[in-house]
Amino acid sequence: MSGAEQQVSIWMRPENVDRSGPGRRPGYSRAQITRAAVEIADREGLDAATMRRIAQELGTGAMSLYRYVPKRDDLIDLMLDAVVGEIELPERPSGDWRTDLTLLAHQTRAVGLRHPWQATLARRPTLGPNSLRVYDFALSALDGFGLHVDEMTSLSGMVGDYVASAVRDEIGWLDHARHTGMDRKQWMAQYVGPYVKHVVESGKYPMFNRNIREGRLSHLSPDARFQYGLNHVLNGIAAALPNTTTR
Amino acid sequence: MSGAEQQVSIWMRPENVDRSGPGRRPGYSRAQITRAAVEIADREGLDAATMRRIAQELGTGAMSLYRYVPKRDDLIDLMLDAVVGEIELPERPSGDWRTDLTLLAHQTRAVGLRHPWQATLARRPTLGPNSLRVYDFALSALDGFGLHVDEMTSLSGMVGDYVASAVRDEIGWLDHARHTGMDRKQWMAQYVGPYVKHVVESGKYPMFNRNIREGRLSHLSPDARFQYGLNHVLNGIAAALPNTTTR
DNA sequence: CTCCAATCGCGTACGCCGTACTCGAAATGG
DNA sequence: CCATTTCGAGTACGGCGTACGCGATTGGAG
Repeated sequence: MSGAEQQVSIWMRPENVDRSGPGRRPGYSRAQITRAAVEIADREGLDAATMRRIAQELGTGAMSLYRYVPKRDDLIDLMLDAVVGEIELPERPSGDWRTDLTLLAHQTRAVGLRHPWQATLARRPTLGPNSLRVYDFALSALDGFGLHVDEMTSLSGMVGDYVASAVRDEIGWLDHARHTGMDRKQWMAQYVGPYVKHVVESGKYPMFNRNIREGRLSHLSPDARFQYGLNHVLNGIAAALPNTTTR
Repeated sequence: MSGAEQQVSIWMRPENVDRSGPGRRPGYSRAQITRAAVEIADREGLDAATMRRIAQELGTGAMSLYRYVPKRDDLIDLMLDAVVGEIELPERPSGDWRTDLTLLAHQTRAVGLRHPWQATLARRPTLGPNSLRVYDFALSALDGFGLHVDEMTSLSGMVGDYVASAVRDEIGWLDHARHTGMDRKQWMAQYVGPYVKHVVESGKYPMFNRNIREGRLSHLSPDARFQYGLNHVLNGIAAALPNTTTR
């Protein structure tokens, strides 16, 4: 009786743009709504991109949006794929897998930092057209080594996992800064600082202490820190490829 | 005037249990509230663990909880660290890094699947006592190879990133199943199936097509699939360690 | 023993949210 | 011109996090 409310993915529900037949013409579009939502989320966070707020930005009422998007969750899928669409990649990989995956990683990071809200989402891969394009690029970069497609998926996944978590870390600071008005220095001093001090003095976590004392990573620029971790991941991939050396 | 509402991390705000001095004795505790919240989230999802619902479970009013927890966000931090506390690890690593990291990965996965809601969260690392314990174990496992602490952080991070994303994938299905009542088969057939078919027939994404046709990963059991990817990650780490072979 | 000050339990209330329902306005084809 | 279809959007509902305030409870000082 109850159960599955929605039948198919948003990508299978075409909007009725340029439709023929009777009825009033639509005054908006999915792309327009998605764009407005992304802009609000960029500026004020995903929570601020409410249906009312998006509608207001477009000069209309909240319920009008539901002529274009079934649910807010679907709108978020659209936002995610739109953002993935900003990742600039050549049509086909260059042939040097390390260059290709490095490019992909940096592009993905740049887009992630430009749209901080996307890092706070953890959902199943969106499977929109743009996500598929990126997926295909990543796997193509590892093609030609005689690997099984499952191996390529697994290896390229390591890059994706790393980038996602690295960006999430970087975002963490920005995101919290907006909510509390603290910048990173204040945060360290006020919010976790006292606890870190407490923990260090307790001596219960030796490796954590070593990291606080000897760790250089946090002194690097974000870019350098990102590249540092990425190199480790790429070295790991190199180890799985035939006829290559780690450096 | 306005600005930073909250001064310090939840871990520096001790609850007034066993406090001395005047005033009524507290009737509940953070641990009790956290436990109730985790149980609700396990059964019905994080969204169901509202302040009202948790209070109801404890037989009290919603606002009473705020005597123990400043904000719902802080409660979520407590929930996360409580859950990380379920990861069972020996006091110290065994000395075989691969065994240790494999154990950690499987333990983390098991806990993650037991508390599916935690995978849907993407936030800065919690830095609670239990999270620190796990962090210390992971780094200790890689100690003794002469690596810099930054390298150990980076390498063990690869395992953490992989596990997090693998668990998130597995959870994705369970989570969606609860919301829509579809199991994985129905989902594939109804929700994305038509779109996948459409995409495959378009021929625009050759690697995606190869994955659909040749991919064996999705036919493996979840356990085997997890181990498959984990091996790749561990091989990658092995490549960075001196005096070891990949297999 | 009394009474004050601190603390707890919790009811009420406010301003948000997503979205179901509804209906008039607009656009077309016959 | 009119029946039919679609769009725009106002109203309303139930639920959320949580600010506020007040009576009940408790320990310590006099």
